[in-house]
Amino acid sequence: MVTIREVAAHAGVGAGTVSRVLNDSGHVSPATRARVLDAIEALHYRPNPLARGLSRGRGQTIGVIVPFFTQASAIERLRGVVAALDGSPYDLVLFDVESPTHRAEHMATLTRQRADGLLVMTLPVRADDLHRLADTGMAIVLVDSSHDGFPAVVTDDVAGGRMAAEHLLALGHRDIGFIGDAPDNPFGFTSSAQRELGFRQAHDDAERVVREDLVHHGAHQRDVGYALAGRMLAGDEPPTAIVCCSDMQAVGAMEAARDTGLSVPDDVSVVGFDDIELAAHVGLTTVRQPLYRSGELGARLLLEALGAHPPEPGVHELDLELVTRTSTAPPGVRR
Amino acid sequence: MVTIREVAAHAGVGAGTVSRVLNDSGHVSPATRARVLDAIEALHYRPNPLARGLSRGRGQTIGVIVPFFTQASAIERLRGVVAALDGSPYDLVLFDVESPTHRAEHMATLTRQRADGLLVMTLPVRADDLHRLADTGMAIVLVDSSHDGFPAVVTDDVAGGRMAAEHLLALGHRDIGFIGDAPDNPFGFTSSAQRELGFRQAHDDAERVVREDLVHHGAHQRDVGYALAGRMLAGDEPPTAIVCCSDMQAVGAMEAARDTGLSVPDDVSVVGFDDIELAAHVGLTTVRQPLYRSGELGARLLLEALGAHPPEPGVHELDLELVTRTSTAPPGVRR
DNA sequence: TTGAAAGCGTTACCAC
DNA sequence: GTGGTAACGCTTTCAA
Repeated sequence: MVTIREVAAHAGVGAGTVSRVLNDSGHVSPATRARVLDAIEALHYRPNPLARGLSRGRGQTIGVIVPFFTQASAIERLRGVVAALDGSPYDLVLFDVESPTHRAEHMATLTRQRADGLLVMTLPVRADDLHRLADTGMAIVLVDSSHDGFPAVVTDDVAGGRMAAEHLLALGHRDIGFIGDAPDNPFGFTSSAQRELGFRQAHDDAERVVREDLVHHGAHQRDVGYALAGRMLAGDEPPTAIVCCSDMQAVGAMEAARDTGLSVPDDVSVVGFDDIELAAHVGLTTVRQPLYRSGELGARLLLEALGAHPPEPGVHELDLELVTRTSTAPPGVRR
Repeated sequence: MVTIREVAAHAGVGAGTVSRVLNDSGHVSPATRARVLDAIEALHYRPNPLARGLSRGRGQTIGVIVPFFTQASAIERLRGVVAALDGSPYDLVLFDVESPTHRAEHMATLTRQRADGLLVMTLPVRADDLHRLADTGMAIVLVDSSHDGFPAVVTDDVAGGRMAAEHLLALGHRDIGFIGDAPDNPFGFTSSAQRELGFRQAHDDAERVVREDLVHHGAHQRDVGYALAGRMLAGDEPPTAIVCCSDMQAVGAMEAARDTGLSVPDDVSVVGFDDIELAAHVGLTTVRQPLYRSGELGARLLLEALGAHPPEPGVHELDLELVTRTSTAPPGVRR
């Protein structure tokens, strides 16, 4: 590999001068600058990012920690991140987290030198981990979670849960099922609990009682939605509508309905959460989360924090929006 | 930040000894080893990967270069990569390529120190770039493209094109449209051309003539499929079936059919390519590509090449498979 | 404007 | 087994 010293020798200058040219640090005469540039070209010189990083104390990388890279919603957020980072001088390193152990490992080995900035997606992270990292000078932005003192991009999940329930209540539904994350899930995700809260508030406001026997919990996967919805629909007093905390669960619920011989939305309405691409294709009414934009904004905030500008510790709230499609309708007259 | 020297001082040993403990290089007495470990724990020491990388000449990172991170098929491949890399000591850095310029930039700045290994997905890369990189000792694996002397994971696109066409010909279709990549697309993708070749071979074998007026080219996007299929279907002698080179194009084609007042598959059959998740949901008959597995295998091969084992330059071919769903049927009797 | 040299934190080699 | 000490390739003072 060709080093800066060889370039310097070739150009008849010192290594420092080459460095100055490389980094546009100024104070280099046009003539020498040209000679150096020629030498770089002639020798096909490429700076060694490791050496540069060691010397400067930063490696020009941004870490993105994503839970469940396998899930469509995670991908959608990441798309926004990739788009925002395009053209920036930072490399994107991906940390996938599929289990709490995973998360702990990453947090343990993460250091300032491993990443100049960190984008934490969705995952609740321990406050001491966050502060330890921040204290070493790492820039941190939270997306879809929040912590005092850290810039964050969030949505109002309570409002989201409300939207879903209000839509169904307004249509005339009274027996509404709910499928969300377990409140004591191993990662400590809270958004689902928030949505459930909103779901309950909407009932209260409408002076309706939540059918507690129709409130179930499980992971954000299709088979989970299928199983839980299937059980509800097979019960004695089945719901006329079901709210799910993810589109994948909702798609599973729709399949369960069909497999039970019920039609959507005639016999049972289904509402999802996220608005992933699939939702439009299956006509799912859902609470749209600005997934792409949250990733994009998070990355932009991180770049800002990494820049000379003062880091903005503000919490940026993005709006949720109910998208009405064909999976919801007034309760059927048949029953 | 706490350095190896401070740990050494704390433990009352030399820096070299700490390093040996860190890397399990042996030749350290259990007693000193314990003292060092204690010091590490007490000081919360974490090795600086930049320094380590500079010293060792490798940064423990794998670069993945992915065209169109925005496309479902790219994501699916990446999922396999992430899964295969999980648990390995390598960090995954993502290079998204959305344009030939992008590609050139990445190839220009890529060096051995930027990534120990490189996984090139789908993208045709210039031979000299490949060799330059390989010459510096970078391990390289190609997924969905190939080059002499490089390990690669491929599929038989000609066979894939054949499958699609044979399926439709066997159903009795005679006027079959084809939508693929432009042969002179800016990236130099060739898989679509291969599929077209297979499509033609199937016609030849069945002693059928390809309806050249129904062969069109465009990008792998839904709107492209929509536009091209719409044009075909509005023509004087519309096709009774259409083969698309991606599922997104196929979904667009299905939409075009519906918007033209045609039903799928009664009036027109549609075949896609890839079998992304969406395909199952819309009942699309498609040629399944082992996307996930190709990424996974590619990553595994790369890890192998990075290990002590001899790098396997073999080409690994993964099988394509026709998945029959409800978007194809014999040509309608109505016409 | 420029060159020389001192780090940056590790690893790895060489004596002891 | 262990400590000392060159590298690794770059940036950044500090003089000149």
